[in-house]
Amino acid sequence: MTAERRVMAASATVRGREVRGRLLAAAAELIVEVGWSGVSTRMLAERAGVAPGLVHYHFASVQALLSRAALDSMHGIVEEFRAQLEGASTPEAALEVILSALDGYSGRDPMSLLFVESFLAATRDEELHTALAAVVADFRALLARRFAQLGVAAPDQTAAVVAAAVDGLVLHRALSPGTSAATVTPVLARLLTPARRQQRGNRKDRASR
Amino acid sequence: MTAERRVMAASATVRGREVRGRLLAAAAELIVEVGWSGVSTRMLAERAGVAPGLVHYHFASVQALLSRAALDSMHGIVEEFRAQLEGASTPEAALEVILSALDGYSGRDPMSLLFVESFLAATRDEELHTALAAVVADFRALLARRFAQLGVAAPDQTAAVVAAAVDGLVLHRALSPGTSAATVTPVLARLLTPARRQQRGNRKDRASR
DNA sequence: GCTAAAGTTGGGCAACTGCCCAGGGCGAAT
DNA sequence: ATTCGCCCTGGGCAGTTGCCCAACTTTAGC
Repeated sequence: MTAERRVMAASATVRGREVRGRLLAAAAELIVEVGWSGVSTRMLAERAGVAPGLVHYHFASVQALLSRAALDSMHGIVEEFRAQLEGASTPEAALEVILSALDGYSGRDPMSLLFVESFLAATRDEELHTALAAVVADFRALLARRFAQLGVAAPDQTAAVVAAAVDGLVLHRALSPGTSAATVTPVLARLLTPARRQQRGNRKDRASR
Repeated sequence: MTAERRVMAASATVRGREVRGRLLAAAAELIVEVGWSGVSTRMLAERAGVAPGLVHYHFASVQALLSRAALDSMHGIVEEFRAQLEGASTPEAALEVILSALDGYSGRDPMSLLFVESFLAATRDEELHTALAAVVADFRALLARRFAQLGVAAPDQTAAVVAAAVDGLVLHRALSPGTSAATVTPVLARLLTPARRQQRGNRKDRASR
């Protein structure tokens, strides 16, 4: 069995899996450093410390490797965020989780750049596009569900608002040079809090960070 | 005088200016079609209908041509927007201008893609980065000034809010596949209207700076 | 031990890249 | 009519790209 192409072979050997992992890690780093389309076969091999030929042994193409690396990274941070958000038991705590997460993604933060690079690459790659859309949809559903549980707002409304806000703030933080978290924080707080005011006259203001 | 490099020579001849213009137009198109770093010398020449050598005769480098094209395009739409916004005499009319402008930038709209491509390219090009930042700052100042005139909110507060919102909504529209204007419009409206309620309702909010 | 599969190597290929440049044409001033 | 810049041409250069592949080593099953 020639296995036609080792497109997504899950690596039967320990060493094989290790090399695969090193290539994926190298890909994530390089996307941030030189941009999605600036990553080359030789670069990846050198960064991962393996022979150039291995790139196309473990992955069908450079594009496939980059897509895989981007999706893995995003899936990772969504999972991490999910854990944090589930630990928050009040609307204030949940808002705090979001805000501190945004603090983590500062200025030209690697993760922000990886996000934007990937989304832009997805513009010309239908397969990556749908895969990415799934991750994002998952993230938004997670947010909407949690906010509904906490009684902040109706699920669909919250989802739409939060989706636009988070997308926007990630871009804003990633691309605007001198923008501090302080600029962006009150905007998000404003988006999320009004719904509570409707429930009852709540004067409680968020403490400044 | 060898003129060292014809870096930004303003083309003395009619034909010269025409070729320059065609190259700039081709650049703007190609950035959207194949991505910033996917544009090549030959592509540009073919699209503009001129000999390949002309690209480096009129511009110092391909990068310089792309930067110039992107900045010109952005400057153009900012000017157009400025004219529309100055025609709006009430806060509602101004909001309407913004919302209808966003309607124009739908889904995978060329202009949205050009924006994001350029911002991302600016991440690795300091010169482009500062030039772009200037255009964006100009745009934000324009918005803030106009809203202050219309009595919507204090200038600095409006600037921060609108900046984040517009950045965000452009990305949101550009990258989210099925997003309609209807999803995004109420969010922006919500960001812009509360300030008016503040003036009349006089609910003292803590300034966030 | 032996065999077959999985993994690895580094060179090779055609296609492309940005930029250069010797040379030619053309309009305007002299 | 000659000269002088500007404009234009198309090929050439050295370098890089993605992907392939024949030969090699390592690993797993028996």
